[in-house]
Amino acid sequence: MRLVIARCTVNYAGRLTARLPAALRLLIVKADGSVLVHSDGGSYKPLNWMSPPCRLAEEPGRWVVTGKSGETLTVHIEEIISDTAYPLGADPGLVKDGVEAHLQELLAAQPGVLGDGWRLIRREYPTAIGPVDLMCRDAVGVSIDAVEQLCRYVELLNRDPLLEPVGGVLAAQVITPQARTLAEDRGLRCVILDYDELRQAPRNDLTLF
Amino acid sequence: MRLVIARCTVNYAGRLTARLPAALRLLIVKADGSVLVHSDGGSYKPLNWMSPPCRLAEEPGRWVVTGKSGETLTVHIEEIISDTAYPLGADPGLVKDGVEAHLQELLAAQPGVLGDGWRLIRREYPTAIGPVDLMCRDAVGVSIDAVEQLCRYVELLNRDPLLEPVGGVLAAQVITPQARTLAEDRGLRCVILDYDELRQAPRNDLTLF
DNA sequence: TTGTTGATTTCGCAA
DNA sequence: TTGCGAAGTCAACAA
Repeated sequence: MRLVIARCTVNYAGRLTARLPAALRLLIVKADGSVLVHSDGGSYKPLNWMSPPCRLAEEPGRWVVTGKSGETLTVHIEEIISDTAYPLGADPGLVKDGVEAHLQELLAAQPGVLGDGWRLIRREYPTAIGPVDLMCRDAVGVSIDAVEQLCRYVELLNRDPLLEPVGGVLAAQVITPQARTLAEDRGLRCVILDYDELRQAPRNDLTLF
Repeated sequence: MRLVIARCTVNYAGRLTARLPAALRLLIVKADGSVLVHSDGGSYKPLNWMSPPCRLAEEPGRWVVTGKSGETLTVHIEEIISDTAYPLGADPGLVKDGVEAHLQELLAAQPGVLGDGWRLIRREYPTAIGPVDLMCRDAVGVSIDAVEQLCRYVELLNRDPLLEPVGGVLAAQVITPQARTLAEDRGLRCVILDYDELRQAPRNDLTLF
């Protein structure tokens, strides 16, 4: 990992074009050749960057980074304040817990929270529109689009006389008011999930299978 | 901007929890207090981070960064390889060109590409569902959700006897086959846009107004 | 390889 | 301030 503090201007030409006027910035060159241009504020997102795979051609006072599909990041370096490099080695990587996949797993083990007497019928149910789990669908954040999606699936399943009547339940930690309004207007039921409750509850439902 | 190269472990607790095993990494502390943990590869996204506004409490061998809504990023520092700081000052910021707003502007000036005799009626048309421009809608990438959205608006407008009959046209540079199938099934017309053509064409349509 | 969806999304605009 | 849609989205996962 190479760290350069420099006064520079930056040009990007790819799907869009972007320019950065001259200023003091941090330039990061990673081991895979990717380049990041950071300012002293904003979010974790760089002002400009080039993702790997890419190639860095270094000339005096100018870096030209070329990406896989021809995008170019050009850094004009006016003054170098600092230029250091450290070998960091490979990173063991991040371990996450508590994302939607995990929530769905917990919900599949405890379908009772969706309503009294509710059970898990099928987790991956293929349909003509796309492969989904219909009987126990969940989402971390439910928007108006989620309502449309659920509505499509319910409608499709009701065309099958062997399954009909099928109802839809929107189960999520957060449901926007707009989504709730639209959902209830279309006959879908809304259930707010408590992630901590799901996690702490004993998985009695598993013994039913 | 403070740059620290250190062997560290990192824990994040917020909407999710995440852990990083011990490894050599770059820690960035920006002027606004935000913290970024970068490895020597991957994308421009840090392995872990804390967005501003936040507060950094530094103890020997341990950083605790607390976010606005109580999330915490804890960095256990086992060994410091380097620790430097540079004042960079404010950044003039990025100038972009060629994104969707630009495309919509071009399309508004040349509604004829949507079909013969087509005109721009209204650009920002408020509806009960939300504020949208209905008569000349465009999108850079059209997915199945865009079809649903357009369908909602067309349906809503047709309830108004003063406007009815209203038809929908899906105009975009890219329309996925799934979206096209669904759109045509619902009576929506699909038009593929050529960005370069729109940009280069003389804006004759403007003289019509 | 391609397509679809989630994200500690982030970011920008508009009401 | 809040809400909504785009993003050089990226990244994980399934077909």
